[in-house]
Amino acid sequence: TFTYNCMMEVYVKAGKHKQAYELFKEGLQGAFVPNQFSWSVVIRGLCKGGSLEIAQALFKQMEKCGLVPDIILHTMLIDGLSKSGKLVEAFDQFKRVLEVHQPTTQLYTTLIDGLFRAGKPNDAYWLYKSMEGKGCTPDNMTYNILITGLCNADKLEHAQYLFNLMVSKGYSPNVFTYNAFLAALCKAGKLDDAYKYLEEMVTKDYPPSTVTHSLLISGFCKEGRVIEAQELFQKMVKRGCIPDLVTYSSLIEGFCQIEKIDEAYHLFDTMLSRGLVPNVETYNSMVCGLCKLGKLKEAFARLQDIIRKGHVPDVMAYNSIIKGLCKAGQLDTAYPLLEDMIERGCVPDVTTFNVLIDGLCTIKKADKALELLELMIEMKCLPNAMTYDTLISGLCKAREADKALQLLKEKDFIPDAST
RNA sequence: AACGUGCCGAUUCAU
Repeated sequence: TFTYNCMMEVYVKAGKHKQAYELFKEGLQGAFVPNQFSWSVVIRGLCKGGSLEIAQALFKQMEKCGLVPDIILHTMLIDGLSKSGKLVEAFDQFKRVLEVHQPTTQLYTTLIDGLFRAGKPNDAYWLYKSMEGKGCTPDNMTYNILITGLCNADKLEHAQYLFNLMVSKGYSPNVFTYNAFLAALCKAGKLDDAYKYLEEMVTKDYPPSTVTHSLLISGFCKEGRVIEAQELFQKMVKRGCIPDLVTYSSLIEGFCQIEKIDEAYHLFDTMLSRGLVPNVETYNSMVCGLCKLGKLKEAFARLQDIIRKGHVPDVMAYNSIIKGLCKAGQLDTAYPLLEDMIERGCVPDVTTFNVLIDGLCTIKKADKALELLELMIEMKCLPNAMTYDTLISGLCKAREADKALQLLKEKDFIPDAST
């Protein structure tokens, strides 16, 4: 048994959960008698590896053998279940633990995180509210998960409340929590608040990271406050945070937005001279910025740069250019790009089609747009509400309301207010 | 004997 256990543990530590499981099965054919540890190791491996059906089966088998899985193993199974989207089963398991064990803070925290992942922030909050009644005090991790989750769900007020609460209880948010919170503030347009927190981090000696600075720089740029973004950029360098690709991309986007292409290019060069190797996203910022300014030729050149460097431009770069061309009414240039991207192995997405459909509608070729709808369905790209709204509006403008109505009837999509 | 919970920032879409 000990030999088997050791070997399985080695496999699990190396992330080879399948092998551990095979060994386990193989052993059972022979004289191997698994003990508590053996079961735990295999099940842990299977949970981490996402093989939850097997993990669940083994869990039951273990209980049948008269062994009692401890709270940790339960928690691992629950974590695995909720992470693979089996929230109902996770909760079933939760009910079962409660019959056998005293719940722990970690157990609650795991489930809270699972609820956030499943897009149920309200339930997560409710679970947090109920945990203390069961003798489980939320800890640092619980608060960090809650705040991050609430921020991602755009529940800024709740996040703010918990942020203050955790601080008042003597816990300290870590950089990640701060960052998630600041990102949410920026998204809500509360840039100045976010900036205050940044300063607070400095004075409280929770050093802000490159990410912290980048998110604010991006926030400033989006609001057109590029000067402030630049100032912050200089400050971060002084503080010893090294600007990375994202930081540069954000600023580049900012300069494009205020139509300072030269500055944008200059920044791009600086970035290169600092030894940073631009990735597809970096080019995208440039491409996108140029497109928004209507500098389609230049954007095209950057697209060629990407290709020349041996990268495949991603959907976003293509979408930007296609959109730019569509807005300029150059559908005959835009359309072939669809084929071009497919040839290069870049899969068009809903946006690509939406943009093209809109372009075709505005030059009064609603019939062509309808063909494109069929093509996208053929290519297994699922149309969304925006696709149909665009088409319906296009058809109506072309005095083909009957076709629009037909579309409403035939396709199964749920019309919303704008439809 | 091992073992469990979180991780943030940039680029595209109609009315």
